[in-house]
Amino acid sequence: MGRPRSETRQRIQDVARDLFARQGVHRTSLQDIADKTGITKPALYYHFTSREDLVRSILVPLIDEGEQFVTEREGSGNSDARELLEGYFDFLHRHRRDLMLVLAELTMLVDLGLIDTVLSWRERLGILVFGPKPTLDQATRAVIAFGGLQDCCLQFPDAPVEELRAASVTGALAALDI
Amino acid sequence: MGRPRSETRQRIQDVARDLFARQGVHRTSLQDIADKTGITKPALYYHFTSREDLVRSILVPLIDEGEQFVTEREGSGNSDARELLEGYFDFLHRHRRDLMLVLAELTMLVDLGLIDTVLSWRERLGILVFGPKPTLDQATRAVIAFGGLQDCCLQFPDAPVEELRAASVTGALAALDI
DNA sequence: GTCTATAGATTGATAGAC
DNA sequence: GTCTATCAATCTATAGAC
Repeated sequence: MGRPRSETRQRIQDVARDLFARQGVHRTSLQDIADKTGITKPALYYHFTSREDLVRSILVPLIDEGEQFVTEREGSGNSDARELLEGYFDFLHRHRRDLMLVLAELTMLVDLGLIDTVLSWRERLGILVFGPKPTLDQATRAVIAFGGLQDCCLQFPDAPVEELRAASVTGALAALDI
Repeated sequence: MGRPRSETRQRIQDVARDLFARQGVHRTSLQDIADKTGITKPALYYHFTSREDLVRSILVPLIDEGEQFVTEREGSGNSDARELLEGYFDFLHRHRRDLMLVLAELTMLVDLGLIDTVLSWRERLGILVFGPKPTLDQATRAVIAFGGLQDCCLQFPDAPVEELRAASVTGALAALDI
């Protein structure tokens, strides 16, 4: 149809991002992406050499920007904590749609209700700590604390449990700030 | 072969858990599980009615125990924060293998190197804050803080960004405790 | 409880014309 | 750049014998 190359490519990416976020990457067939873009599968293969190539093209901005952020801060002598946290937050929030795409990838576990269940645990535990109507400030602290415990169990699976427990709980308690 | 029903069932679950954790749930075919268990696919279908049934049977202990933990605390008047955090940590750490299974489910993103990349960002950002050889105590605080920012972007995607930013950064800063 | 055999449906990917 | 047509592989699940 005479569209410039990049426009169809862009449209494919937009459709794919939407479908990936809604049903997970591996549940989304290239056929489905092609249909909703209004082209055929071989046309899609003209723009992307494989399924993984398409996924990568969508996530590369996030990866590149994150890498750049960290590398820049490593290069400058400055490592003010607040400035680091603010900058990292801005980066994450700018790419929050793609971060949610990561969550959506857990399709099988979504079907089991596991994701919603764990998210609701954090919310309910936050209510236990801050009462039935937590402010956004309190809700974020609860997410940081209880989510942080989970992250620590994932990031240090082989650390001595008593040591890890003490360190994680202390850190989470500081996040709650009560 | 005259084995009691529950033993084969258990062996299937063990094999499946291992394969799921190594290559993700959706990358693991029932054929593969059957082969490594030493039975055939139809035999597997005798014990589990579907793929999802098998996954659910593996994750149900985690879900049930978590639900029980939260519900019990909601029932008792006691909501001491430290006791809550310690109990929740114990629960998570007990099931850390299954939590890692959740991470492994992100197969496509693992292939892209996204998981390792993000985990390394947290580590490198922690080094920027605490220096090149952080203690476990400091490393956990960094994971809680930087991972917490990510969780907040995921859990409150539609909150007003400035408000969310201020709340998240403040909470993360408290977790760092510096 | 386990097997052989196979149905039935999808999917990623390619060949070749226009 | 896009299409038609199609291949080859893979997967879930079932039927029916033993």
